[in-house]
Amino acid sequence: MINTPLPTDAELDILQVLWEKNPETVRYVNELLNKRREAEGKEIGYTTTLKIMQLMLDKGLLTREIVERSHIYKPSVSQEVTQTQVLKGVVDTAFGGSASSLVMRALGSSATKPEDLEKIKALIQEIEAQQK
Amino acid sequence: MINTPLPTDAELDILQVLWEKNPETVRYVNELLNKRREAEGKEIGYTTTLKIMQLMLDKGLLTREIVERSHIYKPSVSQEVTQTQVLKGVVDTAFGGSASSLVMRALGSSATKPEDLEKIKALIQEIEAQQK
DNA sequence: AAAGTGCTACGAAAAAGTTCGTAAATTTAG
DNA sequence: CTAAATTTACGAACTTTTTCGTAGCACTTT
Repeated sequence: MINTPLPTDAELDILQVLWEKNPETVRYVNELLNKRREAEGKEIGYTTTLKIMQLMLDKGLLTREIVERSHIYKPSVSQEVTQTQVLKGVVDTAFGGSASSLVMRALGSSATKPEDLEKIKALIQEIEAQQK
Repeated sequence: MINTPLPTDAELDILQVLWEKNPETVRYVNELLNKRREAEGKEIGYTTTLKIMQLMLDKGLLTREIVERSHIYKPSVSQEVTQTQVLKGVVDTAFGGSASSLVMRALGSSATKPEDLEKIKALIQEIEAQQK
């Protein structure tokens, strides 16, 4: 288990695609990325996405295999672990180390849908049950 | 009300000190910053902190006044607004836009104290009351 | 007044992240 | 089989962020 670094922003964009879609080619990732940001601005070149994915390979964030002469990449870090690491960073840099104040800010400033509130409540109940 | 940019990491470190301590000098901020990271590594030079605070002044993140020949800085952005902006960024780059999945991840992966859970539950109740 | 202290201003380098052009290799199409 | 298209590798430029050295100013000490 190699210690992978925290992904940068561009890397997270790519990871999000791969977590959702499973193993994919650079071309596919690049197209999806561009589709998603279509609205707000300029395109990301194919070679840019390629380069970042190659760097991620070097860092151990992705693995790849060759299928039919083209490279198929997949994440080697899980969404759970990565999101947890990212959150830890944010809690430190912007919330003085307090995860609960992050939670409260997130709840307070976004219109959370009723069904999501239910899920969150359920999770809290679970945690409380465990703490007893 | 000028549109201030999102603070960088080093800028957030400084803002956290100023939100907590109110108007302070560069020297004080620098010393506190170094005390806080004492454990893990190397010191930040005084001129580094000074430079970043000057840049923050340019960007409109801080204001200052001169008292007894030295400069006293204070934040011109609120903790609430800034934390909300930072969260929005993280929700986008790491949580596919879903604030509730961020909340659940944060709750699930940190040992939240019982009293914090109570506060969070109370907040949820408030939100639910408003939604009705 | 010279030396020392404690500031601020400024410029520039270092570090980190992002972007892309170009070339080489490999396929596919005509 | 040659030309066009697709893909990967690589290097370099650019951008953003962080870091600090050096110089200068105001006041204090000797």
